[in-house]
Amino acid sequence: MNQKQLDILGHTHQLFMEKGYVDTSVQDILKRSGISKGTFYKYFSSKSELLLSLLSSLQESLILQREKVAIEYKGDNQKVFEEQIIFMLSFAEQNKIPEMIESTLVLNEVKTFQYIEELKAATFNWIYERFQEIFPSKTSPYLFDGAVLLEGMLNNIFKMNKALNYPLPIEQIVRYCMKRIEEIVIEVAEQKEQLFNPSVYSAVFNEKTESHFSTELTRVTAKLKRVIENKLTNEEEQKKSLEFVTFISDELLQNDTEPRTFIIQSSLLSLEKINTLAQTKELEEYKEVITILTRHAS
Amino acid sequence: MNQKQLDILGHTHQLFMEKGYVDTSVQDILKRSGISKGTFYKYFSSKSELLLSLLSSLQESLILQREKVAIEYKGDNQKVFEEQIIFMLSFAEQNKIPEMIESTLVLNEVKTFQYIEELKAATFNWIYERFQEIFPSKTSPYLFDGAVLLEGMLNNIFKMNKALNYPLPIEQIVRYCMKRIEEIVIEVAEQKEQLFNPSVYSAVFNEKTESHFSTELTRVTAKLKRVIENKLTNEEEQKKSLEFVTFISDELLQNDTEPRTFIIQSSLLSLEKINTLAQTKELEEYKEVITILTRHAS
DNA sequence: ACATTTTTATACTAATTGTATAAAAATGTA
DNA sequence: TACATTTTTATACAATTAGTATAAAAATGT
Repeated sequence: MNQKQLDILGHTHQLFMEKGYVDTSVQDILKRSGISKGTFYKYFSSKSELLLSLLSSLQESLILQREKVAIEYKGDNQKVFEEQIIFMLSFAEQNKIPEMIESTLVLNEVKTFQYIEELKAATFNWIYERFQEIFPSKTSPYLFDGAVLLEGMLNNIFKMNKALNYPLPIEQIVRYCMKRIEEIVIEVAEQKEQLFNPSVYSAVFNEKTESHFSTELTRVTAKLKRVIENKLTNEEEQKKSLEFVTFISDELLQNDTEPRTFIIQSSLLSLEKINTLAQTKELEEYKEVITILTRHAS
Repeated sequence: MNQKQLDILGHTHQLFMEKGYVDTSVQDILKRSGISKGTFYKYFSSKSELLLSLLSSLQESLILQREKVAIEYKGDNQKVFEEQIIFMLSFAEQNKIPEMIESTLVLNEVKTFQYIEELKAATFNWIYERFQEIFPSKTSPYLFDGAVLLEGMLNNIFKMNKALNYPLPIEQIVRYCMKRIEEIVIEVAEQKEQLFNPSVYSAVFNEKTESHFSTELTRVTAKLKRVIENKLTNEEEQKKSLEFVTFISDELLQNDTEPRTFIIQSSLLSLEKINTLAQTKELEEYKEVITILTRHAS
């Protein structure tokens, strides 16, 4: 993400918040950003990629700030958690994240839906993990259910609060819900009443995490390929690079055998030796994703 | 709704369930229904009207069958309620109602959003009313909160259940949630912990109900007008009918003074005296909406 | 001063919704 | 049956919009 891209992203965020994704034409974005069509399509391959980039950057910022909250509000872990939830809800509302996410439905692309699912799963997973830190270990088998319930309660109370023109402050909602969840968790632990079996979940979730990085992989691969095709004038080098990139993708995405991580690593090194690619952000991003994927596989 | 319209609606429902609203072009609908463009636009003014008609007819069918459930499962009122909820959830899932509703986001029309909000509000309101029948009157001030929580819990558990490939049967989910809600309602009633003040809500909801029928009004008015313009060949009669219809709309939609219900009723009678209109479904539908609106106003 | 990259301006393609219209088919009626 | 009316079809067309292509202009680097 260079400055120009961030700039476009900023203007687009404005426009999307004002009129929504559907009613914002690419033309509008060009006008607002003061650029021409050519420039736009140089930095973003499509209007939908732009939306995903936007969501991605918002998510990044949300996670960063959420961890900051944990550092600043030192004290009772549950209190910290509440503060974090409050922050997340405020952030989502201010940046109209729910609306942005709804917009992605227009795209009707399976990959996009997966990515959104993964964003949501990440949030849920975070809550679930935090629950395990906060609540006594006795209740552990019921915390998955608890996390599902908390999310549901918060979502629906928020919708109602919005429909009623915000009579309740976020803080009150969060505290109310946490109390209810505490009571529920204690009760169901006593009654041994379990809804979801967390072990089933963890299988699915890990699969999800992988598929998250799979879509990440296709994203960064596409970007890198574009760089290769545009910047590498030497035909020999271009061919070579593309061969490496294609190999790595194939290796990681096939499901039959384990990916051969050493060959992948050496391919990465070879890619880094190509001067024109060496310091591009695209390659850096690419390396990150590959690293995570291979670490996961090993 | 004549047979032809119902036929188109059926084929469209199929297509929307298969590929979604966005990816179904009008061309697809024509092909599947075996009709031409002209015919389509004779019966539906636009693709989006079609979607709304579909949702509307699904909602109608849902309400009808939900009341049937209440008649069939005579017994403990709470048990009946659970059965009704189970039916509603199954029905919604089978007919992909959530997906249809999500589709309406594409349209980006304020009126459509309002209509969807009203559909949701109607469901919520029904739950709230049923709660007042089921739970002891002591708990009454906390049942609004309870209804919000139940909806939220069910929604989120359903999403998770879907994501995990349906490990839980609907019945179990509903029973689990109702138990939790019971416990919560008792607890918050004891602690006198209220979130939403139901009186604030009733104001907003009544407003909503009105606006619901306002949009209904514009819908049936448009339909009736089309009939008048197409079927009434006598120019004099046509002019007269349109005058009545326009008058009634104006009278009901203006906010300054109370609508003059007697004049409206007599206009309705005059409309009924026009032979060509007398037994049309459009006029019947129109009368229904007008009746509700004037009853409300008086 | 020259080469390279970025940016602009603009024309064009393709998809899609909705309108218009004349011809053909179906239906109703004397 | 013959004629009139309504419904339906087929097709051309307008308007909007995403995305491509390209040549000229501007900015940047060496």
